[in-house]
Amino acid sequence: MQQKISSDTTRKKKVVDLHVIKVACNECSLHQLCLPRSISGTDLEKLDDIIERKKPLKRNDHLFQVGSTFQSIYVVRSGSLKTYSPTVDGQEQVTGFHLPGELLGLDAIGKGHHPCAAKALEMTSVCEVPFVNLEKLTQELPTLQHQLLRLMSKEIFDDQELMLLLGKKTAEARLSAFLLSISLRFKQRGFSCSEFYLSMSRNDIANYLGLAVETVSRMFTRFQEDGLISAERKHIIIKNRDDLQKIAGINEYCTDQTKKDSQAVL
Amino acid sequence: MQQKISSDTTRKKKVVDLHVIKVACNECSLHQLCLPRSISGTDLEKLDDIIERKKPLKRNDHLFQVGSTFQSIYVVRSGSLKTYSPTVDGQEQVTGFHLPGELLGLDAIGKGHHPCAAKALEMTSVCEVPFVNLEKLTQELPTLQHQLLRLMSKEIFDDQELMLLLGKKTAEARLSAFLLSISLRFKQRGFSCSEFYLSMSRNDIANYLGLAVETVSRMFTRFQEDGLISAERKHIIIKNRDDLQKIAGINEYCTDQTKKDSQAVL
DNA sequence: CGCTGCTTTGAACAACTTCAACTTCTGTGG
DNA sequence: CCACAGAAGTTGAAGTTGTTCAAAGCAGCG
Repeated sequence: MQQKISSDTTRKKKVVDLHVIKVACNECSLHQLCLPRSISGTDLEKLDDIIERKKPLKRNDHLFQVGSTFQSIYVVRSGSLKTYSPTVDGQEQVTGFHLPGELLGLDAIGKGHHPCAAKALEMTSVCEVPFVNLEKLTQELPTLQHQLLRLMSKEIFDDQELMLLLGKKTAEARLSAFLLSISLRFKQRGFSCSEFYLSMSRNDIANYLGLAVETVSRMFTRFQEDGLISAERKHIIIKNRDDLQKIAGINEYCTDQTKKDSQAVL
Repeated sequence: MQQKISSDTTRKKKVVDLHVIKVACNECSLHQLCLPRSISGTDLEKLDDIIERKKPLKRNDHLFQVGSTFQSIYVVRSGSLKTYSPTVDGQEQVTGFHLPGELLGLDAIGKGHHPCAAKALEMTSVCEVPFVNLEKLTQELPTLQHQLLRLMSKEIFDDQELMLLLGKKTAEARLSAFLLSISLRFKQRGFSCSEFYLSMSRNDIANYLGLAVETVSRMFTRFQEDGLISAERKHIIIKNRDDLQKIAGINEYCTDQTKKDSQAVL
């Protein structure tokens, strides 16, 4: 994930940045995951026209802050971000991680302002899609509207999956499901699904999964002891996907007995 | 919530049912919460035309099953439903409760089939909105499209709120937030926000909040002891909203000390 | 080199779950 | 209309899981 950009921003900065910024939708590798899906020709150019390529964000830069007025939705082009909300006692709660091709800001359409903040986890570039223009364009292009609805629906679906996770599962099931989810998303983006770098800290993961950092750390160690993964800081290798899936699938209250039962079922 | 319909289905059944079914969008009390918002005149008639009023569901009737093909989204007209997904070990996980004016099925648009089932918690009537027709109509009516996007965005936002709850909060904070959420939703629908009937069982609540039934029951008793609410089975009276809000707001790891801190802050 | 922030590990503690018994409610059939 | 069975809700005691607190290990960086 953090390959390309980090290496070339050092020398011949401007040129490379421009190159990165200028990729048109129809040349973008995220084509099929993103809004342009099923759109082509002049229609795609119209979409391309309303999209603004923003200057890359550095690690810890904010894409938008909590409460800022909603004007655009964003698509991650490369790199990654986390979204988080402040909580009453001044802590933050991580609500999501966003990989290339994923949309940000959909939760702000209804209210008109962003209920969460978005911060880059590494060098990250995004496309900005001004919402009024997008709305106008969807009136012209039914397929674009359809794809927008699809993507919003997917977001709802994914959130519900996570709710399931947070509501019922044990710490090991949560971490396991998290790793598998990241793995799948890398795969869909053409990266390796069995070996990757996590751009977020253990703290962010713990926060996201509703666990204490210590618990997450202990789970990482246990997964390694059990030969499920290899984890060298942020560098993760999935070594036994099947067992990880079993652990992630097992929900609520898994005692040793139920653990075996569930494995039989799967 | 369960007033009107339950009383009159006993006698002169047909007539009353028809009456309930025939209310047009522009006469519906949910007008402002529902898709018709900001739409009027002939435009509203067009929307009205594509909406089918379904025959009321009895308690425990399914509106749709898991995996059934997605064809329509639904709006609750009266009564209430729960949505739930099956989990690997054959249990069910409640993913939401739906009150009048709320949409169901938005999570199915992306996949083409329903990832969860919807079951009526009491006598319930819904409007069915065939999705292809709705999509077509949104092309004609920008305000309708806008409202659809708003409602989907709201769903995403609400789900994230719940994730926050499930991720970080203690049992008392979860139940407290749940009660306040229901209370608010009743208020928005013109019912009392301080006194209402819960249509769902303790079991459903526990399941939804990711807690054991026993824990929920204990919390109900404690809230009553503390004079926060009165709970006579399903009949709830909110007696001290302020303190409930404080409890709901307090997140993660509330020891006696942090409890006091948070109260000071609020 | 020594600072700082992130990660890991250990031990005590708290919260919630589990199990089991009991009460209350609901509705169905005699 | 009552009796009874089953469902739903409540309560207590014991057991787990995950949190908290404390401290040490490790990488990155001026």
